[in-house]
Amino acid sequence: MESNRAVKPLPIAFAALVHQAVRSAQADGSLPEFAIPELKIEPPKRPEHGDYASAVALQVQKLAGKPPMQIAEIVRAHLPSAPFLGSAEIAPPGFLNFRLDRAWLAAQLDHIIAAGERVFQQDDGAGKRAQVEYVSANPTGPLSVHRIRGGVIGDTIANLLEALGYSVTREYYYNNAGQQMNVLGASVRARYLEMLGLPNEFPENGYRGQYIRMIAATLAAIYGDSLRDAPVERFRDLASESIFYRIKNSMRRVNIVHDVFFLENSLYDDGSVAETIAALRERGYAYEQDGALWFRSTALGDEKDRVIVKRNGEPTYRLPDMAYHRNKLERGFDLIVDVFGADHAATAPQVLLGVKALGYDPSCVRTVIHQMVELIEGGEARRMSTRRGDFVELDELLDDVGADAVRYFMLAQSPNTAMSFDLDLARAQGDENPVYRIQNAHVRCAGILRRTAERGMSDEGADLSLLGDDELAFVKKMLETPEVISRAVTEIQPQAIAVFALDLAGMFHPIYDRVRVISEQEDIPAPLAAARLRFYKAAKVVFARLLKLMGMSAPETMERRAKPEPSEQEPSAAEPESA
RNA sequence: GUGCCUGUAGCUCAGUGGAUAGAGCGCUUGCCUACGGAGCAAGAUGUCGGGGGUUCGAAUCCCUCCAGGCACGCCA
Repeated sequence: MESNRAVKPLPIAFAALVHQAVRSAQADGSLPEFAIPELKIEPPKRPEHGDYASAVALQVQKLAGKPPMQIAEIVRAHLPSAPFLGSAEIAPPGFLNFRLDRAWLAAQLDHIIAAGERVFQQDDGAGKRAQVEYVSANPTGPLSVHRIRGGVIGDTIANLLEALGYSVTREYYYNNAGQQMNVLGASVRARYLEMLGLPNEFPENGYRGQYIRMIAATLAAIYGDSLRDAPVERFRDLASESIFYRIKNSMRRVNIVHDVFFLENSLYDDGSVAETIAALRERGYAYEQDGALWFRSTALGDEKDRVIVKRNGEPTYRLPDMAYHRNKLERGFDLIVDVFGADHAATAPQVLLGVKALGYDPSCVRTVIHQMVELIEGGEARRMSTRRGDFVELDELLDDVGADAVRYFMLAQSPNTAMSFDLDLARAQGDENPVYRIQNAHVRCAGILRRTAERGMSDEGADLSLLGDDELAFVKKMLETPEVISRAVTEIQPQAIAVFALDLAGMFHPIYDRVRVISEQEDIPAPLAAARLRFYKAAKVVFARLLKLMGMSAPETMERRAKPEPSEQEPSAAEPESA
């Protein structure tokens, strides 16, 4: 079926045409022989420069030894025909500007509608398996806003990979071993004993957040004082279970659902950690010094060697991390994406050196480092430390601005950009949110479909040649989706999809305002109404797809979020009790 | 001090070596008893941090300086 074919980005199709034209010009001697460079074809900024443009003549002017304008003319004369190619013009200083064929463009609406929720599905990744690891927060406290940025980035990359045809495993590395978990257990035990009025000692580096007291209170409610002599490990397990449950809930609220929770424990249980040590030793990458075991990472270019087993016999985080990455590579993924925050940026290369030392090729691993999320509240930056218990929880933010807004804002900025998330602004955002601009485009399409259905109108027999320039320009823009998706993945710049969706919505709203399907004041002939209806049907499909890729909802109707009425009413009972 | 990231409109930020640098918000002015107005139209706003270089062409690549963030643990 034509409509089910995988969509190739148009720049690739145009590049093939230009490549072919240059080759045939070389074959008949119009151009000298030279290696054709990589051809970059993209939509120009200005509409008068066509729909797609190539600077090939400028690129090869030295190789060809002719003036660019002349080269452009030669290339144009040798262009093969293609169904999508309308016209090609040359423009100084040597650009080749293409226009898409109008009939072809209009016909794409049918392909879009036929493809439905799989619209713009590509096949680059067909038959390939990808693994994306993200969030991977220790279950020592509620999910922070910073962590969820990585979560949104990772989850969106996973969505985009699926759109490229990959089979994707979404994974969370669950760090349930190690010293931090014991500190958590000790912190909860201390609060529990305190609550029972028993003597206790709060650990020096303990977790001081309010949630620790809440867990302790829950334990006291369930178990009474029967845990008074229970070991730290018992508290550790109960606490991490409770926290992890909560983390999962928070993630679900922003549509993050993992396929695999990989337990750090299991690497000890199945001997992977021990094997990793043995393999490193055997290969000469491990040595003992000062009572600790060191990884000779300098042999692979690191600036200094790293401890992998501490003097007290406990492994550092690096060792299980290496074992985990070895495990990932063993599973035979074609692509592995690790999403880390900037605070963990330095360790990623070390882990990759580790797997290299173990004899694996980590070239299929892509590491995404996202910069910090700085929270600003009351004009002041808030530090986020789980240990001090001074952070803003994801749940709190979700209650304020909603899941869709959190997804969008976390996505809309490049991972490389340190994000200032002004909490007051986010809370006040409400109606002015760009999120609504995008969702409203979908809602408006849905509204048209609803209204026309009520009137028994249909798009049957639509004559798509009746569509105007604005609608066709919008179709052209929609057709950029595949290239946006593939670029967002290959360059690991998932914000491209968010920016694109906002652009598309910006193009949509004026059209909606002018190009009507139903009107009481204007007589719209049935064939024209049918063509327009089909246009909006297709637009709805594309907006739904984009929203889904971003992990956002695609509402059929807009419901105004309940706006808090700050004045008039008393602060109310929501005020927390001082403990 | 070293490494990584960043510096673009009043604010938050996009920007793929190409043509006259963009969006949202905010601001100004005007529309709107029409498919849910959370809308539409028009407008103002820029030493792309500074300086050198490469190139036919640089916000984009290289060097350097300035400013900010993160990391430099036998924490994770």
